[in-house]
Amino acid sequence: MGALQADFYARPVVEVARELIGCVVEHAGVAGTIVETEAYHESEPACHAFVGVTPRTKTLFGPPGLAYVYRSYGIHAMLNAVCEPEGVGAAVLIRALEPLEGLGEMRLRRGVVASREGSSPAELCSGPGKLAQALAVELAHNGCDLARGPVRIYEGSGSPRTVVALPRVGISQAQDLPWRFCALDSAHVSRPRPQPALRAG
DNA sequence: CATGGGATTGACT
DNA sequence: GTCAATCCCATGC
Repeated sequence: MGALQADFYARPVVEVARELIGCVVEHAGVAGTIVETEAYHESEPACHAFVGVTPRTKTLFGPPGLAYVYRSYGIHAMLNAVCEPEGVGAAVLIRALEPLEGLGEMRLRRGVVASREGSSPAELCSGPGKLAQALAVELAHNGCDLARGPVRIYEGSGSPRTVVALPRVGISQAQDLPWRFCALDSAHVSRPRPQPALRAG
């Protein structure tokens, strides 16, 4: 299993968002499998790149395969993977992970204690702010190469997942686009969760 | 230079 | 269900 290279990201952002489900993010001694993503593209107003190139959005227009990290609500860091050819502003927001390695370290960084509420693997990385904190991803990682690190993304090694497309979360514009992707069977995604599979009979 | 608005989360009614 | 925390940056004077 190897790190995903620039050609993987240099494609339509919605396609990359769907295919990142099942891949693995690793940083600072901890790792997790991606179970939820959202796509953002300069052509729609929910994307930071909609306003064009500014100091903030410069990374989004850069070469594919870079990390775009920004601060949300003054508190949380958000980890994105820059997509599409250089010059096109687009990225995939990593929204939830299934923890693989370094659970104890994740709990320390999240400030939750093992065997207490909020410390279960399903809650450690179930949201973009949470996973950035658990992985110790900071604004300083903005622009880092996801193939070379320190923050890296690897191709998935597990069995393929059933992926569902849903409207994106927490935005006030372009709410109709079904550009949020979740692993259907995962208990590790953020809210609102996909409808549980309906059972026939 | 002042202002306003978030790609969120956790605590509380 | 409601609400505040808190900081970066786009925008407008």
